[in-house]
Amino acid sequence: MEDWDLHAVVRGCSTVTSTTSTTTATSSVFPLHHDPSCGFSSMFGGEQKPQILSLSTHPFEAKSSSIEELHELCKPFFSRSQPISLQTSPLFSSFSYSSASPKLAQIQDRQQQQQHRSKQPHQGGSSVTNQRSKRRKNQLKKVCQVPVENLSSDIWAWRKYGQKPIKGSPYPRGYYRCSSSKGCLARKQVERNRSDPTMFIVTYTSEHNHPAPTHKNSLAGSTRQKPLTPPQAETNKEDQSEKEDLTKPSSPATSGGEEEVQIQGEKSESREEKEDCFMEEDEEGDEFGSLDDVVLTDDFFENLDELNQLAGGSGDCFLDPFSSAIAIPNWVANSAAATAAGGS
DNA sequence: CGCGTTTGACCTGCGC
DNA sequence: GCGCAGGTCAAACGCG
Repeated sequence: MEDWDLHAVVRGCSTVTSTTSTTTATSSVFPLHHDPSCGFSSMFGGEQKPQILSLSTHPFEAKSSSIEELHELCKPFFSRSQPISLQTSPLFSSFSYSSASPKLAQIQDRQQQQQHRSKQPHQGGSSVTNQRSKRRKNQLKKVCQVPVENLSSDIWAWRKYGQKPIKGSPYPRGYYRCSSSKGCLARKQVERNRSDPTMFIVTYTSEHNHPAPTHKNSLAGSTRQKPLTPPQAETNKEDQSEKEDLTKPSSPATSGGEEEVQIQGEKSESREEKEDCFMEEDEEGDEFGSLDDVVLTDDFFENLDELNQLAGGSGDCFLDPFSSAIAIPNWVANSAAATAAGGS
């Protein structure tokens, strides 16, 4: 198994360049700074023009409030009914998600075709079969580029149910499902970005059907430190060394959330990710609201990178204020490490 | 005991 | 139709 460690994953998103090609062809990753979901419904709501995130250079000046701000920003993702008004940042205005290039358009076309082709009624129950039939193409996904510190922002409780080595990628992909509530179909996949090992690609699928926990669990048995026995992937020895620093185990979001009553039902429902997130595949608009298909290519990320530099000199300008405000909890590190480390 | 991770096997979508 | 690869299941096991 590979062993990547979250410690290594902490830098900004500005370095994001390539991507997720490993995910389904329709996957796309949007390095949005600070606002993850935010844009989803509004930015890609189809009819709307990309609205921009009002992310000032230091959107999270008040550290204590940064989380909440994110919270707010993410809200739209979970509660589609709530429109958000965002302001555009140079970063965003720089790209148009719909058909920036023939290439993209092409891909989009393809996606649409696939969607039409595979449109099918799978619904109703949450039976395993249905879930399965839902896989792949038709699955609504939201892909995010997340640096470690933001992985911690995921307040949901996730339980790992699998891990697979991904072809072409030195890093395995971890599969998590929401454990906060039985019956919750929310899932997420965590994979390290091949081109930018400092970033994790988190893919969310399905939506939580319950309010977010306000507190993370203190797991019962949770993560055990791996016995280091498996030959670590030759790919990340350095990571391994870093891994030793990660003491506490835990899951990506093991949380417990029930002690504290839901203070804000809807509100709490959104902090899931605070980093670059995007939805993809709109087939099941019902789940997340309708979005246009979005496809980004490596070119896009490269451009982003450039823009990033132009905009602020360094991509960190967006991230830093935030990252510095959040201490990376051990559980985050460990979870990621676990996922990453995994590796068959 | 409950809940988490690990991991191999199995299932299924998708491309050829 | 076949084979590959991704996604999920479930048994085994660890931890508090």
